[in-house]
Amino acid sequence: MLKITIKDIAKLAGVSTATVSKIVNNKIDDVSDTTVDKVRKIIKEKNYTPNYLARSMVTKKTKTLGLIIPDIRNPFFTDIAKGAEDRANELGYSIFFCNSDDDLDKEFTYINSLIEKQVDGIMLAGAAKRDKDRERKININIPIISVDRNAYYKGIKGSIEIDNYEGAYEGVKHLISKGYERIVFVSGPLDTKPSKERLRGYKEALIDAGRKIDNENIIVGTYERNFGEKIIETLDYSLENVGFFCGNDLIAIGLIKSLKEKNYKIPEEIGVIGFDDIYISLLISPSLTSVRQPSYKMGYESIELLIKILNNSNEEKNKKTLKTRLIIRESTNRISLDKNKKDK
Amino acid sequence: MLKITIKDIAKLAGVSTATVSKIVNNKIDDVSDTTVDKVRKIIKEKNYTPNYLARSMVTKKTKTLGLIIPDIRNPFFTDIAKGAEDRANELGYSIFFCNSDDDLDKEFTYINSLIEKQVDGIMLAGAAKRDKDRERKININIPIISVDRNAYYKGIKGSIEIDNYEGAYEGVKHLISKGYERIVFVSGPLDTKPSKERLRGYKEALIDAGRKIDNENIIVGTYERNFGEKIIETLDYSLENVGFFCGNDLIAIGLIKSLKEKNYKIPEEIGVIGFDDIYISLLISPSLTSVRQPSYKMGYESIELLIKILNNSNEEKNKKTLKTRLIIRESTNRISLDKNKKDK
DNA sequence: TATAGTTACTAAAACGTTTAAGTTAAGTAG
DNA sequence: CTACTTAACTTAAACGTTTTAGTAACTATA
Repeated sequence: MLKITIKDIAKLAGVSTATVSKIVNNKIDDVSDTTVDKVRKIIKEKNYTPNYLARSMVTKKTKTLGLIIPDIRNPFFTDIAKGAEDRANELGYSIFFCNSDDDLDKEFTYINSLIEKQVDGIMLAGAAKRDKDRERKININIPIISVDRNAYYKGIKGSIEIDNYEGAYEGVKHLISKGYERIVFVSGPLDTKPSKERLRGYKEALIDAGRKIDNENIIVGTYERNFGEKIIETLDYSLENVGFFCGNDLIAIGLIKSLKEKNYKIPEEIGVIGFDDIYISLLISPSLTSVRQPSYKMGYESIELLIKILNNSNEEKNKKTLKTRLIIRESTNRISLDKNKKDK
Repeated sequence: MLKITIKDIAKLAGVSTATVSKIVNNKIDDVSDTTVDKVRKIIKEKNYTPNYLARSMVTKKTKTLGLIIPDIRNPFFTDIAKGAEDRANELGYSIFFCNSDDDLDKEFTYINSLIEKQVDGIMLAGAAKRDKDRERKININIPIISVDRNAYYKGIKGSIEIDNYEGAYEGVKHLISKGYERIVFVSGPLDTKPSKERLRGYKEALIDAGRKIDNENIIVGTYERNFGEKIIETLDYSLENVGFFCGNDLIAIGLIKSLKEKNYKIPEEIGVIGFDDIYISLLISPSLTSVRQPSYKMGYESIELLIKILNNSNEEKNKKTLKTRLIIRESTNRISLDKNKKDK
């Protein structure tokens, strides 16, 4: 029971494969109505669907994209993936899904395998640690859109980012306005551009509030919950009235967990704020104040942009920066001591 | 700058494409060592990689699988997906990723599109609501493995499930042993086999403990957090000493949230237990007692099985049932009143 | 009536591989 | 020396499409 091909249809209809092909692809200016009807009927009867492989061989388009994210278990990336998938689906594309585990080697391997499978383009949220030289050497002749994270491949044709600087600035400003004394930045790896930008926002907000920047208050680790849980053990100053600005929600959630175990009161004694606003942040207690990223939208727009580039409607603007929004919840929402106001 | 093909390599090496092909695929019994070396060198130099489309056309294998899950935002399915991806990757397969949003129509569409793209097989966690007749009509001539959820397509060649009956039985037994009086089952849609099995486990556990089954204590809804949040509004009996057995963790988390808002004490007054043991269950407070499913393993083994079937090493046993494990945490862990023991 | 234009097709090449079958030259056995 | 075997290749078809260039039969125009 072999699959039915265009030849079978052609034979049954008594026409050439060229004619059938035209009808299948709706290029029927050239075909009489009677023929169209006849062939369509047979196609339906026989349940014929064209073989995409064969089609792709000649058209050089697979209508297939690659999506690489670092961590499918982080809801932030899951949301990006969902946005990407939805838009791809709407536009008739399929997605090869790859999870790099934040490992650059694995990312390389996936990129190569995607190229072999002839994807039309790649959407990449890169692994945290980069290697400019190696990346630049890889010969990529299909378009890549980078999302969230930075990368240096030659093929990169555009990017979707968020305004990490602004997001961090707002967050830190909020902590200060709530009267927290010492503002600690618990950062993810500084190899990533988002982390760097957030650090910049953190510093600016402090300076603008007339505070000093103290390296003791900048802690660098990974974007994982584990890291958050371990932090307080490493601090040798009093946590009284400290405001923690965390690199992402997972870190913040880990931190809160360990703070609660030590019986600190949040937000009364300690304030915690995260980044991403994954949906878990709403569920933990105290619920987490967080800088919301439009993650779904980031995925959606990335695919949008990628496909625009594929159809080389030469986009003038291949870089897009989306806005964050501070979502205030319990973890910082103490009856405001409003130190800030008093100071003024 | 066109992509380099096998012909280019053949010409450069002064051999036929057949020879190059053999070397690429390591079928070199037939080729002299010198030729192998020479060709390999040129391949490396020119950075040649074979075109999978062309290869697939003749071999009729794409080394590509489809993965359909209902909800990428549910960590349970995310874990399944991760397990699937890891195993597929290990075995040299790529995965087309599809999210059905628990919508059967969307599932149909995806299946068709996967078939058009010539995937070798499909791994399916089906949408909750099924339609036997429609499913049976779809002409699928590639193998499908169903995981977790049931489905009725003709192509289904195996399944990976968990012992939902046993899991529910253990959970309910635990609630009873903790002395909760009224045991309420908050179920997901009863269209799914897992739900049905859990209901069976719930009933059996009650009967074995000498309790009566009361339909008032069986509430059916969806597998979403929203549903969990709304439940207590619908109940007209006292919640004092009630043990809730929830269809999944998301429901349980929603339920706990609303209970806390009404100032019920968990686990002192009310016990709550979930199903799946997604990692969030550890993070909320009180942390959630849950029936753990080996979700990663389910994905991993599904792909394992699917690929075995593809290589038709005619597996005698195409159905596998994995075990659950009850993880006891705060949400049921009250100083045991041990009613049970007293009764005896 | 001859010419040009239009309509509705078809023939065949091309895409980049794999593979069954064939070929050639050298080596070996009798 | 002949016949057979083996090693190391090559030839060419096949996979299922799309697409360019061509053709035949009409129709309209001058």
